Amino acid sequence: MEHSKKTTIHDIAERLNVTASTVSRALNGNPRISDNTRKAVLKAARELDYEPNQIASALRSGRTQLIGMLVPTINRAFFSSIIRGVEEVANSLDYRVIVSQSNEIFENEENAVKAFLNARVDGIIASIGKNTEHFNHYKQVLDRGLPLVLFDRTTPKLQTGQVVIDDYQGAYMATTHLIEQGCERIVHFTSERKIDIYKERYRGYVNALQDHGIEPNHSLVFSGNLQLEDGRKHAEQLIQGKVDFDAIFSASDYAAMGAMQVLKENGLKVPDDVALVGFLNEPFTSFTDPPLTSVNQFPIEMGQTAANLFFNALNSDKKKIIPKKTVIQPELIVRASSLRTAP
Amino acid sequence: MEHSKKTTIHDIAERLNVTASTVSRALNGNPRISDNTRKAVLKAARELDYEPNQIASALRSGRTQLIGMLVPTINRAFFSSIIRGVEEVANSLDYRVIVSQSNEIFENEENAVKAFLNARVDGIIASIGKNTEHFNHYKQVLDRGLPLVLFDRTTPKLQTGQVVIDDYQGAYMATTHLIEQGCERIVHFTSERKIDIYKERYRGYVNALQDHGIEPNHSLVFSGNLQLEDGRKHAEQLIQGKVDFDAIFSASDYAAMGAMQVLKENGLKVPDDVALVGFLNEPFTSFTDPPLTSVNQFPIEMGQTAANLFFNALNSDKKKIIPKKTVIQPELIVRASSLRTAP
DNA sequence: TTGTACGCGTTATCAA
DNA sequence: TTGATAACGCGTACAA
Repeated sequence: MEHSKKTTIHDIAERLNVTASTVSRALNGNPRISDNTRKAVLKAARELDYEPNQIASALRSGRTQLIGMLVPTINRAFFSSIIRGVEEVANSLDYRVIVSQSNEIFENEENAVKAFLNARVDGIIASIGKNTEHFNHYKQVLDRGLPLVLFDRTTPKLQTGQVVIDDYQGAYMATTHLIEQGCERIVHFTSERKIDIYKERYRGYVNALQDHGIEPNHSLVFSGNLQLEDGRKHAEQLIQGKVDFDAIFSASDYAAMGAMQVLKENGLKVPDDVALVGFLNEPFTSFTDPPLTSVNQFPIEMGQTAANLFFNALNSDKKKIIPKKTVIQPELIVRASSLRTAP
Repeated sequence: MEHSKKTTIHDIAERLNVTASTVSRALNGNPRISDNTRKAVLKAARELDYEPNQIASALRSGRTQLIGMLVPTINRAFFSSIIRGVEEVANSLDYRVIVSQSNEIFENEENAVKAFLNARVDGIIASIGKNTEHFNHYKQVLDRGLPLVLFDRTTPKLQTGQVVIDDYQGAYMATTHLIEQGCERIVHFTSERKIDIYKERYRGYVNALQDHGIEPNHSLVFSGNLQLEDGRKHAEQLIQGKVDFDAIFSASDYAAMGAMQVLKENGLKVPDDVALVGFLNEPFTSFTDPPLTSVNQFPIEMGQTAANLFFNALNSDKKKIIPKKTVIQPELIVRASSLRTAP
């Protein structure tokens, strides 16, 4: 069977003895049209199985109904959840999402943005790569008057919409929680990279200590890549160095997990000997033994927020976009790894 | 600053005193053009900062360089990894991926496919929803001569490219492994749903038992939703019913995890009292205590394979697409939950 | 090797 | 309220 030629607005126009412009107006809800013709057009469209050609529409109108979305890694729970949030909002507004990943490589990031522009997306939602220091590709987006929303990994160098969580607050809550559990010598795992989010978590840790009358101790702060192996290494150093500590607040669940393994291997009880708190609320945190207390970043909500900022920008007068920064409040999810039995 | 009008092939043509068609040919690697003009065009294009308008190109050529990708849930490790695999291959061939999720709702699935068609994607890669029983929306895709590749959740009712893993083989390996560890009364957790993949895993379990001279015992098979809670329930039944068993092979890591929790709560040792094997190789499996043996489905490779099938179909003579089914061999990843110390 | 001419399907502008 | 016409930017017969 030959697949029949797709029907266009001209086919509908011909059948109704009107012109294509009339059909177009009827289909787009243009008010300057009579009720009768509108109904006739819609009926004919249904009967002829008409499907609008968005490409033609995009060429003419300049709007593709596409959002370019760039993440470092698609298959990480945090990012895929953000994509999910964006997709939900976008779909409900009849927009589609194109995803690309940078794998933290600057060149990929540049190329992805360029590809998005070639595809004539209506705007971009992105998290910038760890190694990104130049922002010309993003500036091009803004120069073209397209909405750009950054999430999680942002930069003050771009005047545009941003969505982040309050890392300071998350760390402050985590540290305070440990103090309230009776911990006094609290270790912190942080990152070597001078990224804002880790600096903020460190600041939250320090301030929580000070606010509770505990003097921060530099020898309790460990810097690394925050992966599982780093957590293991730090914990081994703590044990071998016979450091006196009763809790660990790690800026990443992975490093916390590594520490938990080493602690248990050395016969230390979590949480009674060492209480443990991570950050990210990765899905695995509820499956560890004991389950790991962590800081929830609400990634789906973060994606929804980013999408909302995006559409606000899209619908506002282009010359009056006020770069808006939305800060999401994190939540401490207390699990057994930090809950001490009352003394 | 006004953002300057985007340059088109006409701008390049004007500058070089040639026509737009010449420029188009030069840009597209058409051989019917002199070396000199080609170089001149490329040079001018660079100088004028020319960026091709893919929308115009798509309207004219009928190819959008877009793939529609439909998954049940974006933020699950298995699916996001598949998206990653598809994205990698697609990007390398200058294609982009539009993602949508069905959330296992049939209507969403239909709408997503329709939206993809309206966006004039060059084809679709999809995993069908659990509750999908009609396939007209997919048939439309095929009727239009567009490539369609199904992965993981497929159906014999559609004559098109498919990528699945060998569920039978995965289950067979898992069960055999448990037998080799000395287990003889092996419980199986399966799904109530009559989906092929669970039937295959059940078949692999049964055949492995029989091939090793163990008679399958119906009272050791538990059917549910394979979520964590189901695993807990099954394990509680096993213990309360004083069932004699020494291993569990679960068709899902989540149910295996639930069972592990209950076993430990009841003082049973994993793996020495009960050896445990899951299925999916979810990221959390390496973080449980003990780490959970599981069956790896190679999701990234699955995505790459799906993308390769897609591009093969795209580039082949449309009338001669041979519906090809690719079966990926899974891998048993042995971790401590099933490794018994030698007796 | 290059130019001419047209069309892809839609929307915007202007006129009626 | 509707029609006629052009244009969005590109690719491709066909002719030269």
